[in-house]
Order: sequence, then structure tokens, then C-alpha cells
Amino acid sequence: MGLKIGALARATGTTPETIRYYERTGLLPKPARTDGNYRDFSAEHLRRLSFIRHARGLGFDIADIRSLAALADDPDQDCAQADRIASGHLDAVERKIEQLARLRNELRHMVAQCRGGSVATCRILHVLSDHDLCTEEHS
Amino acid sequence: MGLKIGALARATGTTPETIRYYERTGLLPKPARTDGNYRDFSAEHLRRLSFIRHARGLGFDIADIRSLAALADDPDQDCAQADRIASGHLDAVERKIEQLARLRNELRHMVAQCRGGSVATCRILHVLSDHDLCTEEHS
DNA sequence: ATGCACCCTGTAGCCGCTACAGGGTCAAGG
DNA sequence: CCTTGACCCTGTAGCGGCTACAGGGTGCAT
Repeated sequence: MGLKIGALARATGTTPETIRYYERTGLLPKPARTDGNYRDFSAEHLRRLSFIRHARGLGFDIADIRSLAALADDPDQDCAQADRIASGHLDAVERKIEQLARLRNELRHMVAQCRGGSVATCRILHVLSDHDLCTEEHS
Repeated sequence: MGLKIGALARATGTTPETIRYYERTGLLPKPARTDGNYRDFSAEHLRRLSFIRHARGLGFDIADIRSLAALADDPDQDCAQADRIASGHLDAVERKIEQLARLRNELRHMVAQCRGGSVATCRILHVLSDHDLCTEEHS
């Protein structure tokens, strides 16, 4: 008797719905079932789900996690592929940060110019209406 | 005769599909139709869609854009609400940047430790398997 | 009259969940 | 023994913001 779905959810900071979703999509292997047809998760499932949640927390998408989990299951392989996946994700995160920083600058600029008053004179709405008033390349 | 959907799309850097989607959801008002049942967009539609795309480019969600567009249509209103929406979005962007910066640090750390070799000794997969190896609070 | 670029509607899919509805299981308390 | 309540099951649909068809119509040039 291992873990029921609720216990596994609590142990990993997820929900039963999410766990069932991972099972449906094949990310988490199908567990055994009890007589009453309840899922019966093993310690291995717990490890795997912790891995998945950790990777999700770092922003890896499901396809990447699938690859990473397959690699983790096969210790003799070269880790170059793991490196590639992680580096690629790091690049994507860095690009996203840069893009958001540009948005932040533009938004700060907009908000700082708002002096209250009516919509007619509102800089926020003016800027939204006219891209040329933007100081940065943001999109 | 105003703009057909393809011309409007080119003028605003979108696609006909997206424009029809905005119309369906009521974000963009329904345009007139030609005899052949083609959409016939006016200059006002062009302005509105430019506004929408600009705000989307700045990361506002559709609900916010709906509010902002309604405000822009009514120049006598107080712009405090526009300010609140923009400031709230700015806050959200700043929080997102901070979160991504934490992810970036953790990912850099992971990737920097990978020295090649087999999966068995790969730091990337080790760290993913054991959250306690993380140096930062990332999720 | 034929080809081609464009337009139309309607529906389904993407990601990663989340939220039901409508039922079954199981242990504790009366 | 029966009920209550917490938990579990399956299946389906929804979120946001598009995107991608299929299957058909329009309009202009050759």
C-alpha cells in the first residue's frame, strides 16, 4: 500500500487533478490500483512527480520534462542533451526577461506621466493610442 | 469602401484570424459588410485595432484592454482607472521579472555545473531530482 | 471561362492545467 | 447496520489568446 492520490498531491504540492492530468498525458506512469480502483502510487512515483514539479517550477515545458525524465532514467547516456535542453531554456528565460524589462520601462514611463485629470489629457491612453509616443522598441 | 480584413491585418501587423477573433469576442466592433459579405473596416476600426495591438504588445490582457478602450471612448471620465490598470500591470510585470530572474540564476547555476560526461554524474539531472540542491527559492 | 488571391463560416486544436457533474469506496460514529 | 463525510473514480468542458484547418463563396485579371 503506497500513497493515494491526495497524499501524493500533498507530498508534492500539487492537486489530484494535476496528477491525473500527468498520468493521462503519459508524463507520470500509470500506478497500480487497489481493490476499490483507487490509484496506489509508489515511492518511485513520488520521486518522478517531485522531479516533474521541480522542473515545472523552473519553467521547463512538458516536452522538455519528458526528455529530461527519459534521460534521468538512463544513467549511461551522455548528458549533452540535458545540457542542451537546460541551456536552451536558460536562453529563453533570458530573452523573456529582456523583453519584460523593455515593457516595464515603457509602462513606467507611461504611468509616471499620468498626472490625474480627465481621460482627454491622460498620457496613458494617449500613448496607447499612438505607438510613436513610445520611447522604446517593445514589441 | 474601407479596408478589407487582409489590408487591415497588414496595416496592424496581425492576421485576419486574429481580427475575426477580436470581433467575435466583442473587442473590436462589428464592421459593415460589402455586397459580397466581405468585412468593410473604417478608419475608426483601424485606430481601435492599433490601440488593441499596442496594448497587447505591452502585455495587457484582453479584459484590461476592454476597460482601457472603454475609457478612451469617453474623454470626460477620470483617468484614475486607467492609472490603476496600468500600475497594476506594471506591478505584475515587475513581479514576473523578479521571478524569472530567480529562475535564471538557478538555471545558470545548474548549467554551469555540468561538465559533460554521463547522465549518472550530471549535475543538471541531479539538481532536478533533488530540490534541496537548489541555491535559491524559485518556486 | 478559368485561374488565383482573397474572403466567408464553423469547428477544433494548442498549453498546462482547473473545474465541474455524477457517481463509487471506505472508515468512523451513532 | 446505517449514515455521514472525506476521499476517490471517469468523463467532459473551460480558461486565454490565439492559430489552423475544411469547405465553400467573391472578385478581378487573363
